This record gives sequence, structure tokens and C-alpha cells, in this order.
Amino acid sequence: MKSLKKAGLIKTQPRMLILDIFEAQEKKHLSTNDIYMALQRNKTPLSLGTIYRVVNQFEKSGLIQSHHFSPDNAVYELCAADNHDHMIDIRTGKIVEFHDEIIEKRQKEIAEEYGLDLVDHKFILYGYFN
Amino acid sequence: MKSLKKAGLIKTQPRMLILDIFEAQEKKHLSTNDIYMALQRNKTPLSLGTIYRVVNQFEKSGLIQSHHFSPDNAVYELCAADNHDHMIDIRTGKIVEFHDEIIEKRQKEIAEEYGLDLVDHKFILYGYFN
DNA sequence: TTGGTTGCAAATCGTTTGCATCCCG
DNA sequence: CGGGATGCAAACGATTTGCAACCAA
Repeated sequence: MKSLKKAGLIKTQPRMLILDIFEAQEKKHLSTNDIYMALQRNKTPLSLGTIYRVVNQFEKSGLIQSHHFSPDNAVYELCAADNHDHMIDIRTGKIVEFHDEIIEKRQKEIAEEYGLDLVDHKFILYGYFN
Repeated sequence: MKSLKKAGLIKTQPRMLILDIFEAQEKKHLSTNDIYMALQRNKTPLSLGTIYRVVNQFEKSGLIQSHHFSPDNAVYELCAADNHDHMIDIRTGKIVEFHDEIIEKRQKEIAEEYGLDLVDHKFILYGYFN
């Protein structure tokens, strides 16, 4: 369970509600609209404005991480200890996470070769799951 | 030199102008606004609406390829024979292309392992160039 | 009390689109 | 001539933001 206090954020009701959504959801990658609708279902609605603000604060605090798998909208997931990459089914939108040491290692070597001080990376595979 | 006819597109003045911009530019990755301004400089202005339409047609025809390196806006580049990946300087926006066989090979293996029929991929390294 | 937080609605900004006009074949 | 292409301005949709009311410490 993540801590708002540890993240340097006042413990408010909206922030707790949103954090709960992330921890309760079977789906790990949520759009602001997913969060909005989940809160509606829970009878604890919040405004979209607040959801956007909270999600941005969470990201700055390192609680969650954003992804732009589609140019249309961002999705967010709780930060995990392992840094994993993603593969996405173009038809269904299904997201599968994976971690690969060969890729991790190789990207560091490439960055080194090119004199790039590596800060972040994005590795996404798109296709169709059998 | 790319061919509009071969791409199944009528050879119109706006489309030729835009294709010329891509082929003349030292910078390979252009936003719609980059194109817009380059056309202004060339005294052959086009409306942004047309630029967006042409760029989308070019992409569907396989003449150019779009990238969303930043969530803010797309950039486009002529399709090259080699499929390369990108590293980006977070500070300057400088883009460097690279091709790596180990990555290419490994991503196919990973897709196979997970039963993903690989269609496309995105591999971007973000950091600071020395 | 008081400064940070929220709701609401308006503003932003990249991108798309409807429509009348124009141009390529 | 006829259908696709273009310019213009309006529409769109995700995200941000100004402001007044509200809540946590």
C-alpha cells in the first residue's frame, strides 16, 4: 500500500479515493476516464479536473507513472519496483507487461555508445495476441 | 525521390510542395507546424488543414511515418528502408537515429514467447547527450 | 485561521471536419 | 465536365486553468 504522506502530499479524501482505485482495480493501466467511471460506480464521484490534478501530482511524487500507448490519451499505473515494458494488442487494447534483461542491458550499451546519459526509455510492442 | 503516383495519390501542387519540404530539409523529423513554417519561408504557403490532410494521406500510403516522441504533437519522417529507432535529448529535442540488430532480434523472440503477432514497435531512449 | 484542494466552467491546443470553391485528369 | 483536393473557420477531445468555496492541519 502506497503512502500519500510519504509522497509529500496531504491526505485528502479525493486523493485517497483515487489511490484506492488503483490498488483495487484488476486492470493496472487506467485512463482518467477509467478512474472517473470507477469512482462513479463506487458512489464516490470526483470531477475530471480533480482527477487530472491528482494524477499529475501522483506522477510528480513518483507514486504512479504515465504512458502514452495511444496518441489519444494517457494511461497511468502504480510505480512498481521492476521496470517493465509493454506489449499491446492492437485489436483489443489488452496490455501485457514483460521484463527482459537482454533489452535492459543492450539499451544501456547503446546509450553509452552514443554518449547519451540515459534517463528514461520507452519500449512497446504492438501486434495481435494469438 | 518518392513518387506520389506510385503512392496512389493524384499529383497536386500542395502534395508536391510538402513532399519537397521533407526531401529538402536538413531536419528529418517535422511537425505539421515545422512544415507550415517551411512553406511560409518558401513563399508557397498552405493551410494547416491541408497539411494535416496530406500528411495523413502520406502516412496511409506508406510515404511517411508518424512518431509521438512527445505527447504534445506528432512528427513525421520519410519512410526509410531500414527500420531504425530513436534517442532523444530531453533538453534540446535533438533526435538521433540508430539501428541495432540485437534489439531487433530480441524483440521478435519476446513477441514469439508471448504469442504476439508483431506488427510494430516503438523503442525510444530519452536522456542527455554529452 | 489559512494555505492547499476541489468543483465548475471556461480556456487551450493539436487535430479533424463541413462546406463552398477550385483544380487535376 | 466531374470528382477529388483545398481554404477557411468551426468543431472536437483530451487536458489545463482561473476562481470562488471548501477542507485538512
